Amino acid sequence: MSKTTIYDIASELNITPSTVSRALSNHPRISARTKKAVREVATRLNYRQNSIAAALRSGKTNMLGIVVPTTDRSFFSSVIRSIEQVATASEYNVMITQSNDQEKMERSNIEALLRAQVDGVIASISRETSDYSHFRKLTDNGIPLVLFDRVADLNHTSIVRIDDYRGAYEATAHLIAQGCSRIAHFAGQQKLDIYQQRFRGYKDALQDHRIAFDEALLHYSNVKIEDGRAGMNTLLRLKSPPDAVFAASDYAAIGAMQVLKEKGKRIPEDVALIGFMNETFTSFVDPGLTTVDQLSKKMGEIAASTFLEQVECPDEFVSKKIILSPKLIVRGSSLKADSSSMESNS
Amino acid sequence: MSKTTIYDIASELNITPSTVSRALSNHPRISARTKKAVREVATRLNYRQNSIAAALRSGKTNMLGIVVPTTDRSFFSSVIRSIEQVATASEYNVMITQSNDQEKMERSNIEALLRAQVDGVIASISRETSDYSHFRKLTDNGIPLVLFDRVADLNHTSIVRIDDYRGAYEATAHLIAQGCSRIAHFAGQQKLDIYQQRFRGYKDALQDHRIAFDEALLHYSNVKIEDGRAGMNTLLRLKSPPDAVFAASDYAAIGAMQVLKEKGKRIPEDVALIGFMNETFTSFVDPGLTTVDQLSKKMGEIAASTFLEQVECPDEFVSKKIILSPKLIVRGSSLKADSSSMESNS
DNA sequence: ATTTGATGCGCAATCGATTGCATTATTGTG
DNA sequence: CACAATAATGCAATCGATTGCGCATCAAAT
Repeated sequence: MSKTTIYDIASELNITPSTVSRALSNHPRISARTKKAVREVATRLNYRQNSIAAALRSGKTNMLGIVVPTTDRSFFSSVIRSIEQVATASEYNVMITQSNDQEKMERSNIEALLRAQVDGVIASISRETSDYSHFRKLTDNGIPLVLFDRVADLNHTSIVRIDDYRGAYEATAHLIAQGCSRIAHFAGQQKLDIYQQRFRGYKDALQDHRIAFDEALLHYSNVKIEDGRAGMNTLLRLKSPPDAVFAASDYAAIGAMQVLKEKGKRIPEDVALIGFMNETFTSFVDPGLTTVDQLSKKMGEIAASTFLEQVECPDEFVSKKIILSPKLIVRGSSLKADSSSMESNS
Repeated sequence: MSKTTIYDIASELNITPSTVSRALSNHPRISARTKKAVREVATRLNYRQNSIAAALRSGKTNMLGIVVPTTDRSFFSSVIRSIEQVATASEYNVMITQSNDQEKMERSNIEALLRAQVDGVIASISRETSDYSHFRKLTDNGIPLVLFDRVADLNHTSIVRIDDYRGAYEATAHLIAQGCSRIAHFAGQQKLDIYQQRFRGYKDALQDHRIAFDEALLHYSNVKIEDGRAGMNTLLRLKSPPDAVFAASDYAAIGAMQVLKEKGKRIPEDVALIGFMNETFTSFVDPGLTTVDQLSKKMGEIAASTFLEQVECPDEFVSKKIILSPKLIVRGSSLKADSSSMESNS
């Protein structure tokens, strides 16, 4: 029992394949009667469109490629989920690939998507990437490209991200409001724009509150758990250690939390802690980790609909740059005045 | 500048497209000289195979579909990563979809993969699924299907999973060895085989060590955090509460851990705790959560290579059922005799 | 010198749907 | 009733690569 094609339907009804094709795609020039008949035979014969043939002829695959560093962060998987929702609502299928934060894999992922002839790509750039030629290959071939969160300023590309500066500023200001004055910062690699912004937000918040910036309280790293541990250990050895740490990533913050607990420090009384990303686990460590939520859901929706707009009218391209305002999620790790328990999840 | 095709290469060299096609696919009947020439022109003209056309003609898309409940558990994303590795090594691209543990989405995912005409599917069944007809649709169409972890006994299907029974048995035995005697169990939905097995393993371990099974210490749920919290709260209200909990999922275990901390209980002295899955966060909560590792990497490798074997010889199908032995990862939440620190990661 | 076999390549059909243009059916209008 | 206008369908090329079969060439073997 080989697959049924439009030819089978056509011969069954004594009409031509063209008519069947048009009937199935709801062409206005086909009579309602024929359409009905075709649809009936189609279901009866269990017809399923050969999207490959359609893609070959029409040049559209109805596939949307996604490239993310990894899927096992709730941020990324949540973005993906919401992209999927919007995309499938418009008959697009989604092809997900992971770069594992390696430029080489990112490259081969893009190659794969190019081979698969996706109609567009939504990506968040790998931590390692310094050469963007593979992304250009997409736009050069007229494939819409939307970057989110980890973005770069490329031609013919749209962007959606959060205001990292503001997120960092608010986090730092919150710590200050809690009475902290020696606030350390675990900064990410400054070649990534998001980490630069977070650093700036931190610095400006200090300045605006007349707190001197202290170089000794600053630690650059990959902001993974180990880095947070190392950073915290270093900080605790200072003659005047910090009374708060704002980490550019939840992972670094968790590393710091581990060390603090091991050393018998109280959180937030001795050292308050804030992360960034709102990873799932931040809500169930003890104490809950205050963090900055990145609006993954909205980000995915916007990225997907931006893509859709761009495929709709490929002729008139408009590069969108959308910046969302992040949301501070206050939990136990930073809340000293425990009178008001203002935990708030979205 | 439209895409270059084999026709362009052919006319450049005054040969036919067939020869070009054969040269590029390294056909033995093409001379080394022609192959070289073709390859050179191909790179010069920046030729990229139109895989859609190839797929249409050959009936092979070189795409492998994946269906998982969610990608944001480290178990699943790790399995995916290792599937990707094996698959791409054999020139296969991977298309990932998430069911969000909903039967309906699982169905539409399979439909999408069917439309995309993937050459095979590797899946882990959704928690909700009770009707497997969509999976049958695959095998009916001759598409190899490999199930992992959350499996079902379908025709013409291969399976790779861990020995959940043994994992549970060892976890329980470990608790007993640590001196626990009132061991509670948070069981998952018994319609899922893995949770049945884990329950059996728990029960048998008790029996083998002459500990009476106490119905009051058993809690069925979806083994999410809330369930763990609820279960632990109930247990603590018993007149003789448990001195250990073995949860069928890390999430339920974390919920229990939260409640224990809130009530001022010491872990593991008052209540020891073991989870299942070896989620990333289990290693950085405090104390570290003892858990059962599911060998995600190996599972992915086996699933992928099983798929590869089946596409190689579609004629002679052999249904493989592979069962791996899980590994108990002992951490602070269950280690009472803190003399030997036997943390072991893979 | 002829046969045999291997080697290298071309011809043309094919995969299944799409689509511009041509053609036929249908309806309405004067 | 004729003729235009419109609606509905058919024709045939096309997307780009693959592949079975056939033909030619050439070296080795008889």
